Amino acid sequence: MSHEPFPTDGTAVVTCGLPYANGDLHVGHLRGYVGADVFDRALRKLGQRTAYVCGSDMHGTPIAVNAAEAGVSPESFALEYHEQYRETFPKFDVEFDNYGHTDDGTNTELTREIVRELEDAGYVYEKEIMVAFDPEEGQALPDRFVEGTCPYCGARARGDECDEGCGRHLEPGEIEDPESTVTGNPAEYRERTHKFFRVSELQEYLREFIDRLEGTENAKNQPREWIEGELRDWCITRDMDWGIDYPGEAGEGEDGLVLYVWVDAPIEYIASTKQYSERAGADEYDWEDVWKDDGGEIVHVIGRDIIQHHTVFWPAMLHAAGYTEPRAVAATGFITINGKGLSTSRNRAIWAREYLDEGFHPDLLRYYLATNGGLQQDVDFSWEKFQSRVNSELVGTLGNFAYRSLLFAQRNYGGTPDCEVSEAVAGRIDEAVAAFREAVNDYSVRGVGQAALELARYGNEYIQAEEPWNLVDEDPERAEQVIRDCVQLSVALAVLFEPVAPDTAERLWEQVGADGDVHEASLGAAHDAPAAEFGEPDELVTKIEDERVAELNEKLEQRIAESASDEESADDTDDTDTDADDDTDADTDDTTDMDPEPIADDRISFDEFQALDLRVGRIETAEPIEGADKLVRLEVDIGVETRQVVAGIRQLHDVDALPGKRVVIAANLEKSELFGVESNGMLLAAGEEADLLTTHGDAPVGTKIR
RNA sequence: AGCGGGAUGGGAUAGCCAGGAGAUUCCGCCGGGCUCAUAACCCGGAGAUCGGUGGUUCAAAUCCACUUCCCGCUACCA
Repeated sequence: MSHEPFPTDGTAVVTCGLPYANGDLHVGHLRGYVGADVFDRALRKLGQRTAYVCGSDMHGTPIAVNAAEAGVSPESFALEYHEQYRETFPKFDVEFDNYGHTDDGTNTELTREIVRELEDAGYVYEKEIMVAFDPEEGQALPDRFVEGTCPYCGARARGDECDEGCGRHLEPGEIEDPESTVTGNPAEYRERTHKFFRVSELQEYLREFIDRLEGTENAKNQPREWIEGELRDWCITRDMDWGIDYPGEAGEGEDGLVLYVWVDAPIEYIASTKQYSERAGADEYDWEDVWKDDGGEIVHVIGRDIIQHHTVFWPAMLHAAGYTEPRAVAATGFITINGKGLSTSRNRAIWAREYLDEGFHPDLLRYYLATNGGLQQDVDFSWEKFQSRVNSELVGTLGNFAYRSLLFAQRNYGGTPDCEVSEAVAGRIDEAVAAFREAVNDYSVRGVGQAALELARYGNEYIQAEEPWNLVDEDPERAEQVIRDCVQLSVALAVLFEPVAPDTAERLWEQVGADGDVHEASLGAAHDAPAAEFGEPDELVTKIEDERVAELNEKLEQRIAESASDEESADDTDDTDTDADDDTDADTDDTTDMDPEPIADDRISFDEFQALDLRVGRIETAEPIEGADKLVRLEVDIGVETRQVVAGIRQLHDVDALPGKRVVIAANLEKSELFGVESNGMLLAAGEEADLLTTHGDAPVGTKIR
């Protein structure tokens, strides 16, 4: 790997975060895949030898759980999405040189090999940890296979996270009353031997690595907390069937351990490169040049929610196993929809399939996603903004310039006028080329698109200032010159715009009758001579009418409303890496017709009930806890004393209206700490809406409830 | 709570690391002109105390401290 400006003599690979095979693709995903696709195409334009690879992420607990619920095997469940992704990406001209998946032979083999290399190098050790078990089935229950009661806030929670209550991460063994999500059986905790990767020993290496890493600011800085603080070793195995068996000397996976999905997922970057290399031939592209012997330029484009995995665990693995470290990690921001967080479970999303079904050209969305904001910035999508940028920039500026220039050229000269391009225009094209090159080296996908659009803007100014339509009579020679320049600008535009809008660029390239393939053309082709003769041009981009936008908005709003009303909250479609799931707006949540939870079968004794000390209280003060979405810090008067209690009700109640309310407090619950705030007791509330419990008479504050 | 990223006219964005003229550019808005074209371009205009407070300095969008809001991460969700 070098840190020379692109293009380098080395071989590059561009990757994007693997889509997790358990849900449909939406604009949030597309942003990353398009961004990386643009970057890779732009690298090719610079003359960099590169490949763009990716694959579906097939393993992990969520897929196993969702597959079990759907009554199919995890493999066929994940494969179905894998096929869908494989078909969808080309429709957006996201063209991978190879698209594999983490469960295929190449990745399975390579993953085991790398884990063995880690073992051989002494980076793996065994340790006993607590793991949930279903004693009836004799099955281990990792992560989301367990549900129970959050020990911190008492809410119903998944084994790994209190997802509906306080949002806190739970360590195995922490959750109370654990039960299996598969069978509903009560779960118990047992000691199990797991494998750990000694990330802590690579601290020195990672410190140096992070200082030379290129990419976005957040990717370079976020991992410093870990790398410059205390690095913990990483558990790389899970007790489950679905995944890559841990490599063992005798009979792999005999003890039922599979590798943690975050081990085999990034290795797919290598495996996919290898598959490409094997198909293309090592002369064309050799994966070992990239991944071995400190060889190539590795650029990872990811969502900013998975920075640590790509800047800590992943380079640690690569280094320990003797592979090349990444040159850059570029972390994209999220997509919001009409200013609000994209939410798949609430159907507040623009789906990939939906966009295509509406009949829009992929380049329009590509342009919007690639250039609406910096890569690192969050980008808002709305149909109005989409329309505005398409109409003014793609139609008005770029499309209009090409169309008026080529139409004029064709009508007056039957093609390209027979003269040389002026120095001024050739110089301006060079400027655009330089801006393009600089953008690539800044990992600025936006800049790549801007370079082209600014050149088109210049073209409009130029043709307008020169007025060739007047010159045709007044000064025919000058008119030829101007139109010759405009045709050349169109050629340059096709080249420069290809990464962002490959199909539009191809059509423009064909319209000027240029030779060869614009996708293969390098930046130098911006100066290539167009055909002496070409036909009448077509409009490159079509305007989006206002009625269309109104219609699309209506559809979107209706859909969100529908999904809010028939939300059963049970089947939260799980979100993958690029979602900014929004749980902050409690507006449309009029949940009705909910199936009540079944009454618990287990009876408790009167004594057990007596152990509960419930008290009437009155909220004295209430304030949101900073940094927590859901938590509110309350001071509650319970007669004998005033207690500080933390409750997960921020989105469900007007915090300012809480003081003065009479409530019921579980007073003898053990203390816990949430977001650094001690909670001494628990506020009782009913259901998803956290309907607060109170007394209907005027029992004094402090009264014990029996 | 800790850490990271962000906040710049109505929208988007540059400038910040290496402090200096009236704060960049694009879109939108208002008025006027022009017309080969999918109405682009030209001229003029309104609109930002650069999230806030305090400090350093001759000089702060830029450096320092504190603070507000949005987003992400916090290691066994991917």
